[in-house]
Amino acid sequence: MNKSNLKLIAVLERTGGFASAQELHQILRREGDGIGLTTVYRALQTLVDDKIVDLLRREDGEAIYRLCGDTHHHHLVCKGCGNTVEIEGGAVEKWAKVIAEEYGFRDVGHTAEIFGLCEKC
Amino acid sequence: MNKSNLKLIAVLERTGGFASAQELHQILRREGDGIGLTTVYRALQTLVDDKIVDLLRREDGEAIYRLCGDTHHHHLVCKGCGNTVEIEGGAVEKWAKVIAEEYGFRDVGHTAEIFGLCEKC
DNA sequence: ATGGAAATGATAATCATTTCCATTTTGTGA
DNA sequence: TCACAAAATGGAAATGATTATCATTTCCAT
Ligand SMILES: [Zn+2]
Ligand SMILES: [Zn+2]
Ligand SMILES: [Zn+2]
Ligand SMILES: [Zn+2]
Repeated sequence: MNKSNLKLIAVLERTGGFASAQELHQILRREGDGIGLTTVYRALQTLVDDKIVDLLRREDGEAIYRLCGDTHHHHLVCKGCGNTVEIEGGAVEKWAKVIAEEYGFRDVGHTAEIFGLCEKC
Repeated sequence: MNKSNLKLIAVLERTGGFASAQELHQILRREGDGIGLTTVYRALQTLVDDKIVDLLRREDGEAIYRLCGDTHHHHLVCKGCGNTVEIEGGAVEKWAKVIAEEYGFRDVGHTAEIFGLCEKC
């Protein structure tokens, strides 16, 4: 485990939730760390390979990362104001598992988001 | 519904399954159609907006498109070969509804995808 | 036919990510 | 400590998908 990898783990811990490589790089730079963008990408790649970090995708395809072991959850997003609530997957978790087994899939993950208009909007 | 949109629907019908914008453009070009890449992207965008086409992401973040049936459904996608199965939402539908009500959201929709490795991969 | 709106496509711009490569840091045995 | 190879680093350029511009063409109603 080299220095850069530890830095990335630390910043992911500090920020919590998801962040893109570019965002993580900016955060580190803002904090005075002169780490290069290349190194950020490289560190994230190895952390993903080592299953220390999860890789997901934003709506636009950009890769976002989070520490594994963060509690798994989903989102309820307001289309109007962007306000977001973290919610439990509840029935979704079992649903995903059952379906995957039914079709013989392994190494399975899932995404589930709810979006609508909140009370204020 | 303009000419290009219909062309894209036709080629998606012909090929079946998912394809990227670049691939669809190449296919049309190979078939002698001089359609521009810009138009392919534009047509796919409107078809997605009109819920005629589904948009998903490859493992590397590239957008892939497929005709969707009119019935609401979800997807089980193989990260290895891209093979996709349309599945019923089952418990997800109620989950989304209950959560949305609980938080006072209206005009609500949801997404839910499962991804993993199929038996062959 | 004619004028305006919509559609089209070539080109350039954008933006995340990867590749390349020269330089620096680190670890280790003499 | 010293030498030296391996690993790590980061800037710059390359790549590749997607989007923005904009001049031109096609449609369509009058
Ligand atoms: Zn709102
Ligand atoms: Zn879940
Ligand atoms: Zn497969
Ligand atoms: Zn559903």
